[in-house]
Amino acid sequence: MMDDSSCSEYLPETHEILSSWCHNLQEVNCQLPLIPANSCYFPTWSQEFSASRSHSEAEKRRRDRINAHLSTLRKLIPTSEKMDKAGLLRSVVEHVKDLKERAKEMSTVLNTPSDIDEVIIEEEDESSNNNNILVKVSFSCDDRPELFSELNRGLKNLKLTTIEANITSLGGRIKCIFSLQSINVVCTTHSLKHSLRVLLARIATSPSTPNFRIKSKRQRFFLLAT
Amino acid sequence: MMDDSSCSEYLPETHEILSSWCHNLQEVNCQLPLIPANSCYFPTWSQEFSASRSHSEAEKRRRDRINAHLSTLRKLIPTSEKMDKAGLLRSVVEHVKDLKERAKEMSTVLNTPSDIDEVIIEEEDESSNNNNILVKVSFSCDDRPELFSELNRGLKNLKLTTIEANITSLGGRIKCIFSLQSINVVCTTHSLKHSLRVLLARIATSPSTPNFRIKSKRQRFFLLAT
DNA sequence: TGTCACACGTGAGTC
DNA sequence: TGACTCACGTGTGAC
Repeated sequence: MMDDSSCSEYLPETHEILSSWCHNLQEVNCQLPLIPANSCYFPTWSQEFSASRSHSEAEKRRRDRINAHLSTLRKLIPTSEKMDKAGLLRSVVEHVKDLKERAKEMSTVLNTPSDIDEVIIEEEDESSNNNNILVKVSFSCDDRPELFSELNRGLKNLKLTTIEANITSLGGRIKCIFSLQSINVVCTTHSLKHSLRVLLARIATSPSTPNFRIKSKRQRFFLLAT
Repeated sequence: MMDDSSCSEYLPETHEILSSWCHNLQEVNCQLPLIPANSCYFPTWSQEFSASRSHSEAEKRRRDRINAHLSTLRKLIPTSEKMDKAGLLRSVVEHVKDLKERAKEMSTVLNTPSDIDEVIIEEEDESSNNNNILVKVSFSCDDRPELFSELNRGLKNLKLTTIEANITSLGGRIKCIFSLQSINVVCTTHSLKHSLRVLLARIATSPSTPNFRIKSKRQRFFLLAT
């Protein structure tokens, strides 16, 4: 490498020759620094050189900063070894989207069981077409071990079959969404819904087992009827 | 821009002049393409030119790809407007770390199903004291409607009673933690654990019902055996 | 003014 | 051999 002090002056003559060359080389996409032909400012080689050097050094620092973060990301994203930069960023995008969605879902799940007891019963559309009555039930109440056996017993008494069940239990509260089908042909939709409402209201307000305690406020707790 | 067809041959003379210039310009960090002095291959200008052009175009495409992902990330990360690339990547790293930690915490709290199938069977301490074998099973696999009836049937066959069950289903995955008690007095702990492992491995790897589709990748889906 | 961040074209390396 | 990625030094516009 050239020492700064040994640099010669950047004379107009030198510039003219360079300019001419640059002109020729422009046509083949040469990246020679183009100095304006009418420029009257001629820095010394040492100035040019040190400016150029500091510029390239600054640019290197910038690149290093970016690449450092990229390699950090590479460690965070599994199976991103041996991926190129674009591929890495692509999977980072996917990961962030996925994690965001999951976080959002989690907060939805966390809020799921409502704090007030509720019983919502709605008749499914297709139930009017045949003898089978199909209802969808949303049901929130305090959770407790014996809840499911009570529920099962009650549904069996009403001759209801569980088609689908979505159950969330959190913080001592439980929310159940059931799709139920009646196999009792003599029962009307109205009376069935009434019986169901009574059943669920009884279960929801039934006192909890005295010695039953939820271990943690946030713990999932789910006991199947045995 | 020069038309390819009008390019002149890249003759040795031209190369010599260029080489000499390149030598001079090297000292000021010139990026002129350096052709080896002993090279005996002289491509035409048109070849040089089109190769250079396709190279620079490919490089531009690469940069565009990377930058497209970066701008996608910019949309995903709040308050990353008006940040430079390094800053953006820095906050992406933070975001990913944060979201990962939160997801991990959530799955710990909620007992979320892991992404890989697993069967963990451990014998409870008190089981050695009497004839009843008590085991705790942690079991993760893909969720599907018939899973529970298979599980129930299998456990019944092994003469196991469910003492406690903690079940979480999320995003098409299911995790079950069972406390099981054997009512088969002639069965040894070792053979029971083996049978259990075989049963769960079979259930975990059993193909899903062909027409069963999870509506959403992350949708909560929980079907009780009917 | 100088500093900063970005896009560019290029050399080198890999497959 | 081309097709590809990466690091580099440079030109340039913004503040």
